[in-house]
Amino acid sequence: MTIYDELVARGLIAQVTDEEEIKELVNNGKATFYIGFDPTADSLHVGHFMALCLMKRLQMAGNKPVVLIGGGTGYVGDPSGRTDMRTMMTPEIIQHNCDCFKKQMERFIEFGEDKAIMVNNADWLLKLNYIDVLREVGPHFSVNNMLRAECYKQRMEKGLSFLEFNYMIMQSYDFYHLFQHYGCNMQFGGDDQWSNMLGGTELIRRKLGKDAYAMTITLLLNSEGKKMGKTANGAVWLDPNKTTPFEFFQYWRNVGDADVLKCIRMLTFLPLEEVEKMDSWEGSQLNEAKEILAYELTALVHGEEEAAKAKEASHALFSGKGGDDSNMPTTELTIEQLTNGEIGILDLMLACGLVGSKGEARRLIQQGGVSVDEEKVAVEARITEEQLKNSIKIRKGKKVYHKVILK
RNA sequence: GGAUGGAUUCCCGAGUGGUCAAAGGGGACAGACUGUAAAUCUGCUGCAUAUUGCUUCGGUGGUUCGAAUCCACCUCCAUCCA
Repeated sequence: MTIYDELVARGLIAQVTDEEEIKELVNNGKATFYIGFDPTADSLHVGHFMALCLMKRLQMAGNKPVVLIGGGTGYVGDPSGRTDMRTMMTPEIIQHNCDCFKKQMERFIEFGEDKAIMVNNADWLLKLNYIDVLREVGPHFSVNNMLRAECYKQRMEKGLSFLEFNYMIMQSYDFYHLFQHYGCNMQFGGDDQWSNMLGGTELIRRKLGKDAYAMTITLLLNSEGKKMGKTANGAVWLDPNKTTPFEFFQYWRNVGDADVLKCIRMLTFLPLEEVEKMDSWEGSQLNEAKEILAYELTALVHGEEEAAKAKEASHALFSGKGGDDSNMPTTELTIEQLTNGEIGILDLMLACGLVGSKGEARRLIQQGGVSVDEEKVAVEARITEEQLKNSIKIRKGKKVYHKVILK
């Protein structure tokens, strides 16, 4: 099976500019392709991860990846698909985020001579001269066309600033630059990037009379059409300090039935034949598929060891009683936090960060959502010094466990 | 620059002097049911020293016994005109 066919089979490809050409390039390892990552946060998330995996797949097929860090475009902010303007980031934050991205990426992609390279568009974008750029690329963009672009649709209603409007031009300029300086003939990106990417191929064609190609990756949506990789508290991060391996594992462990196979296909490196077998799984067997998904992904992101730990912790909590609690999030209390050798359950939960306020804790308890060592507690419950010395396990709802111990 | 409309809690959105911590919906969270899924039903959703008190309706001042609501100025946004 060719790499292109595999990508199709995995459902990773959303749109392509010229399928035949792209097949030819990619299958024969003749593509030098780039994917841009704007430093909008200090950690990569699942969406980035998909892109990085795609890079890896293509790299394994002999193509050369270029990682573009958007140190320059970060100054502008991509309006694609957004309903509101991004907050402007300071140069310090942009730099910091770039550094964080770099570190994380090095875990997934091999960089070096004849391997992948990493570039930062700050290196060329920041020193551009406004008038020069206008004259150089300005004539090749039709405002009429840009305004029709799908990615601005929402913003045409809510308002779009000139700053953001320029994002497409910046990104197009990147492609043009990389094409000239790195022989980069292809660009990949999220499906929301389609218009921006076309801007680049168009610019290259008009300026240089050459062909460049673009391909978008299917956005990972769940069966309800919402973007996956998001929780109530924001994205599912790849940084273990922002989303612990256990949380990461649990996120995938808990995906809906309808989404498991899609996720396995798109995100893991499991051979397609194996995935096909799982396709017929139903009911509780599908539950196993979720664990496979969770394990595979955690292993890819955090390593086998962390994945095994997360899996164990998950088993301990959900299948048996008690069990191994060594990987559970833990809060260490000091004796000063107790009054007369004990502490109220409300204060305790607040101290552990399990709730945002005592009111919330009270509500939760009244609804029967909190237990200590598997015993439901009452609002007035107090935990004694003795209990804390041996460590106690607080359970909030069905899935949130927390260990507390006295230092 | 001019005219008009607007900014309300996590989001959408009602509220135009007291009965407002603020309708309704969504989301989130919890309970029941389950498979750590989905669907469904129920509860719940500012903070606290909790039959009460405090903070919150873009910002700052003002009027008033009392302001999300009235007035002034400011900031931001949309639409139309330039």
